[in-house]
Amino acid sequence: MATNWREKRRASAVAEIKEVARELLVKGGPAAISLRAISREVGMTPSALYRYFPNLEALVAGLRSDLFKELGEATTKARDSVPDGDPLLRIMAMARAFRAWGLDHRAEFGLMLGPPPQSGEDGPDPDEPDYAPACVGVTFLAEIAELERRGGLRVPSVELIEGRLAPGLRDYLDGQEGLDLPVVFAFLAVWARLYGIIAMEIFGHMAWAVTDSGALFETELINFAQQLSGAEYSGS
Amino acid sequence: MATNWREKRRASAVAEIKEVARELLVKGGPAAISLRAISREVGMTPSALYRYFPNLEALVAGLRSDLFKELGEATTKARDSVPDGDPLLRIMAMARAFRAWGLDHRAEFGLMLGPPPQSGEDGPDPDEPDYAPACVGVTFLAEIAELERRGGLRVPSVELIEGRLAPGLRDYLDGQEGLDLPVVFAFLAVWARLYGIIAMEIFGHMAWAVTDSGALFETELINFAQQLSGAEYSGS
DNA sequence: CATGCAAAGTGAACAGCGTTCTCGTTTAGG
DNA sequence: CCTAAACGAGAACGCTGTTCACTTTGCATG
Repeated sequence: MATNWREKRRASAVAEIKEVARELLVKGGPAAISLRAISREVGMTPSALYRYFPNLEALVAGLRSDLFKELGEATTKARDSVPDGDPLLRIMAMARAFRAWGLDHRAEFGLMLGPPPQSGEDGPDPDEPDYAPACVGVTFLAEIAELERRGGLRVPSVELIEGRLAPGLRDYLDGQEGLDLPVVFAFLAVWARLYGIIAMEIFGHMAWAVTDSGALFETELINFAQQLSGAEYSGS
Repeated sequence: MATNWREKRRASAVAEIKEVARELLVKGGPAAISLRAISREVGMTPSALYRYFPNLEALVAGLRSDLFKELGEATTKARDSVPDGDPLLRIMAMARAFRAWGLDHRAEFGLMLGPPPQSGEDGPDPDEPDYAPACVGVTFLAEIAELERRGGLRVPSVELIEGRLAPGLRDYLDGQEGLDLPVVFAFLAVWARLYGIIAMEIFGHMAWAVTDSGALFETELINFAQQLSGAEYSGS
């Protein structure tokens, strides 16, 4: 009880540290996140930061987790802005929010969805329940499941994906309620496609071929909305 | 003439330096590429490396350029392994080679196609003729153009992309021979989609949802081959 | 109420980093 | 031959992450 104040103080210190780290990231790129620069900014000695994080990598990991949460909130907010009943429109709204957030936070996006620092090793354990990257993806997954529940999902050649793809899908997805194979496959396709066009634009790997990348995104968006549903879909 | 030997020596030194840098990258991740570690490995003092590169960033840029060339050779080799006459099969072979190279060289892939070090600024000038990332992409572009020339390209809703997307395409693509709007759009779609599924797998952002990512890739590959051509395509 | 314990913060130290400067040596060309 | 450029060594500066010993602060329990 009384120790509550101390815990609050600690929590606010942790929040301020990560906030400063984010500012440094935005201002100077990933290499600018330095323990000493953070300590200077928050008015502490470098060693004092070790009371809050075991090392710099853990600090960055904490920041990344926060960022995923922020991105997840942005997409779910976009989803809720569309009245329930049209999963396809919701998916498109979420996709637009995803891209918009990334464009507004390029450095953060690179930290979250770029290559891991050690390319050999994977990031955090995907099996823990609050695995951050999944939190954004499952929102799309849920909406695609809803789309299928309403009979609006066109499943691409089930006999083809059956058998080859089925064993590879993770167990907790197989055992989930309302998630059959076509839904998961459709989600993976949409998710990877979305990541591709957005990450490529944000990372600057598209600039050599296209200038108005917003128009390309919109075109691609309604393009795979058509593919997903099989319906003609020309609205914004 | 006589200075030829000196130039050769210099060129081999540059090559060895970049080779060592690559080994460090593979072994310890991008942060392991340090000027001092390279100097130790090649038996020079750190300052001596400045005779060959103005700074570390330029050294890495040179390495990245080499890597793009290597990737480009891998994809064109895969293309040439398929007998001329079937652009769709060639595209699929190139896509498989692209993914295979990336999986065999994860760290290099991250250096090449991850986020730029300074997220605000773009990388090298896209307008110079030997802009490396384009060298890989144009191979796909050329094959899609060939596919259209043979009448095998199904163009998705031209009236939709017309007008919105057309002004955004770069001038040198508009003025190119044999490249009309549908070809460029189809290329961009394929390119982004390919990048998405491959980068997502290599960066480890897919592991939480799928284990056998090879099966997913194959399924997606023939899936957008169908979409590209409109034909049924079930062969491997 | 007092004592003890844990958290919080300081400052010095170490090794490694990129970069710059000065200096000597080697080599190519007029 | 001799001058000038190329090459390399070595020291130095300021930056980095991390560790360690030490002091101060606040909380809870005997």
